[in-house]
Amino acid sequence: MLSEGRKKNRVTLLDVARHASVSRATASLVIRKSPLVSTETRAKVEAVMQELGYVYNMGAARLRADRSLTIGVVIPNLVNPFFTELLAGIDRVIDAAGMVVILVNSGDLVARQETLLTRMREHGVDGIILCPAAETEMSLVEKMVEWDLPLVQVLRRVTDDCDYAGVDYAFGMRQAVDHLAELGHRDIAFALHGPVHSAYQERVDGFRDAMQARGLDPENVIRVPHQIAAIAEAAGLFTKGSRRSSAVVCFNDVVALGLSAGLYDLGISIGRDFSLVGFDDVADAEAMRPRLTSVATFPEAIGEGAGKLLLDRLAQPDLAPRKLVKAPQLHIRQSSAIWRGSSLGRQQESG
Amino acid sequence: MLSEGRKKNRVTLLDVARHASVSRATASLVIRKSPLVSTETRAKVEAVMQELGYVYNMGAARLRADRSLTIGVVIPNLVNPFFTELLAGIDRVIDAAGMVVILVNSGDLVARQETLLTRMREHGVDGIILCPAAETEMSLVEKMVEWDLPLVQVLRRVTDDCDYAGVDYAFGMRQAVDHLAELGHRDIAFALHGPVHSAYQERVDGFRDAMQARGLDPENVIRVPHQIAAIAEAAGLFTKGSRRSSAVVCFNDVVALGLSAGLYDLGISIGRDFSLVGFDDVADAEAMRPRLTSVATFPEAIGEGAGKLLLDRLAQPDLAPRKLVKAPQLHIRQSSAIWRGSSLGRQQESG
DNA sequence: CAACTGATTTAGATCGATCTAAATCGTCGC
DNA sequence: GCGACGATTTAGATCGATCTAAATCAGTTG
Repeated sequence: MLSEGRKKNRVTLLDVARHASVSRATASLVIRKSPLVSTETRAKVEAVMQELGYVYNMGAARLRADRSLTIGVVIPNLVNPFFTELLAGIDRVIDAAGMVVILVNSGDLVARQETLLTRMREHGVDGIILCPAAETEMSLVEKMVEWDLPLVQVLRRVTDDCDYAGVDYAFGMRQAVDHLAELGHRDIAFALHGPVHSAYQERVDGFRDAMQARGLDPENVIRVPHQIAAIAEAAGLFTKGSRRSSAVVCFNDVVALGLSAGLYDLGISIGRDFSLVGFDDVADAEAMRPRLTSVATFPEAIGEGAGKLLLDRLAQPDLAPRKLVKAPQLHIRQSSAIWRGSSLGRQQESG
Repeated sequence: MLSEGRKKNRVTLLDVARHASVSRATASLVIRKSPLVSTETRAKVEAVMQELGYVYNMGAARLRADRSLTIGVVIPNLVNPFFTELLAGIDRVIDAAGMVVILVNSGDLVARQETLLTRMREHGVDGIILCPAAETEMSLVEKMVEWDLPLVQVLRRVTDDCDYAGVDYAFGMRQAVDHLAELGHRDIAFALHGPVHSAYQERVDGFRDAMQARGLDPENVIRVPHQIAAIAEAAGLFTKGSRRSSAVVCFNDVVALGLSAGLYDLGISIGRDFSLVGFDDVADAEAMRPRLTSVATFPEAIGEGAGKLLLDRLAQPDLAPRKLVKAPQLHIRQSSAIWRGSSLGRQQESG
């Protein structure tokens, strides 16, 4: 059997200690780079470790020391590029701290999320970075705090009693609306989709407040489907009927990409007949043609922030809960343009 | 201290056993759903576990039983949507088996990859799914086999002595070239980029063979930059100069997206003046306008395949190495069209 | 030279489960 | 009523590191 072979010839700290004629305890100190051991012993032990091909056994260490150098990351969706960039940021920070990431995907389902959190706990992760699934109860987070499991909320939050790294969505929305308003647009719609969670609500509220502040209709909010192909088909919602708009602010870049495709199919020229502003500014935004004006939310930086919050908390568990709210930044590109009369309207009326 | 509190009030199997008036061993059997325990004892122990809020300690179990229900996944790049979809597939299968994924990012650097593999080994993963960084030596994989660490190569391979889940790139290239040739194109270029690895080589060879089989020039292979914005700027390579092409097969959809943007900037109409075929068919391909013809490689299915290979090997370590090579499939959309004389050429000449 | 440093080193208990080998129990056949 | 047998249950060793508290050692000091 392989596993037997593996077990038999595994080199343990005891083997190392014996070969180096020191005690297990000393060998352990060497591994942990304790300053207590003398330079010669250290060298001797290290040489033996090299020679025997010793492999550190985290599992044993974890059991005794009650830390695993492991953190859990729970995100609702792997394939959205936004979350991927977030993950890359988290990974960078956690990796640099010598820890590893256990990644799970909740699919935005609370039941599943609960199972996964239990599993992480059983695996003994030192902490968790969680983007709570939509409709997550506050009690869940409170339960985890009760477990003494360090937790950082990212992008979405269900309680203030716990660290949070996210985005100032309201400010982002204001920038988007102000930009379009300054270009002369008055019929501005908000296209959104997806499950309802704090980030959703903050964007909607942000849009409404910004519109209101400009004296524009804050209720021009329209739901579009989830699948990108279906979003494209829904583009007509904004160009036909009584509620015709000349510009749309999108919930995120996925919506923007879908609408962009749909408007293309309708023969409408974005950046001329119609203005489009995305949200998040994922890499695709600059690759689109016409290039997409979008509110950058810097997911990778948010991920790094979340990672740092967690590391800080591991170092000092009694810190008061902190918030890291990043200011987004509007990137103006080709998809938004000066309002030039209702060319779109005329086109429609003549048809 | 929190950690002390945590340690103190942690309920262990021994606590459960005592409360249920059984031995630690019996309680352990209950957890593992052994058929050896009687129905009543099982019910009693489970009730107590519930009541005390017992949490299973994987760490302790792992130490004794020498398995961790954990697997390592090493991929070269998190932000490429292709790898994300792959990861989603792996995650689904591994998760369904009750195991979790430890994810790390090699950045396509061999040195970093080596560090990460060591780290995974220290963490005691039960197996590894590896997409080898470019220029990975065969000896690395052999070393891991020597460690008795079950390994599956995915998408790229450096040895045949080890499981592999990947794509029949040659077949994909043949479909792309045949498609364009049948539309009447003769000046077909291959646009590629990125580090050299088995998947790279197989695509290049596949393109050349397919061109040769059609009696077309197999050497029309052109390198483009890595960044998508830079790819766009390089689009002129295909439309100007002596080596003007009427169609391009792209190394992957990222290149296709970049070239699409660049051709747009040059005022060239894709699907009319010029044909473009992508590779991989990530979700973006169908969202592009004009819709991108692309060779689907089904990354999510490949991920699932890799996961299954690994699970099988964990179950039967002595299985002979297996290969799972998925046939790609051309999805014809708007970006490729019948060759209609050199309208592009004429346009250029008149300029 | 005994007592007292500070710097190293160490024996042995410990973390919380699993595994082995043996004990216990009820029942059945003779 | 005794040994046997299948079904349950269990005591105790074990995995491989870390932690505690104490031992050892080389210099100093009074």
